[in-house]
Amino acid sequence: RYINNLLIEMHGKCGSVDRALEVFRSISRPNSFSWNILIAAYIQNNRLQEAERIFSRMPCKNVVSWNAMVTAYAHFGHMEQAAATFESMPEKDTTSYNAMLTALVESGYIARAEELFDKIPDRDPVSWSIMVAANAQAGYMLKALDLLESMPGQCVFAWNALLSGYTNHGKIEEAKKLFERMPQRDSVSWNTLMSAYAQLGRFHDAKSLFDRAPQRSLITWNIMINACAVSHRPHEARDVFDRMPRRD
RNA sequence: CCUUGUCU
Repeated sequence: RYINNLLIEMHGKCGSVDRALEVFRSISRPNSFSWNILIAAYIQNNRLQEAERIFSRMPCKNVVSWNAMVTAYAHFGHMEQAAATFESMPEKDTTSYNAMLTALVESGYIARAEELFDKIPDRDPVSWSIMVAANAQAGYMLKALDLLESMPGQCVFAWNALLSGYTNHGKIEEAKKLFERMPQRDSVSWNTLMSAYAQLGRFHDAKSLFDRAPQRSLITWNIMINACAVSHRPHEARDVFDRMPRRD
């Protein structure tokens, strides 16, 4: 029953693995989703050892279970364990490769990530975005741009990754130019540039983007409030706060 | 109904 699976997930996200486990045990025949959600619950609550134990006891592991463990090892800083798990996978899909790419990038192994990227049988837009983001974060802007241009199709995530590469390296004017010539923009694009202005104390630039943004997420509002705080405008911060919709 | 990428 998938209602029970949702319950396991909910308890996991609320930080109560014990309740999640309780629900899991109450299911007469847990399917692979139930197992995977339970493992994810332990991982999200920083209980890697127990997640590992459940994984090893799982009767029919599927590719999602393996992918989750690769990602978990990476997030806990166990890169070599992630690599070993990845190597021993009975089958890999593109998400497996993408998870391993991210693991390598998180640990700073950009060259190894690049090697793996070249071996992916079916690269998807996520694979490309990971590589664009990796290079942009490392400050290899030309390489990132080159990847972006050789990527088939367009992907706003990849463009946003390049944009934040510029802002994170203090290249605000480059960022602005890129923003203006991006083939598509979403609220993350607007947020990225707005946040950069805010952090530089350029309140009016941030405000003008905020006013022109086609859609505002909760993050957009928070960035604007932060822009007010940084430039010592408590009253404007309060005004922005009061204008926030109840939920988005 | 579960796993991978960009903004806080």
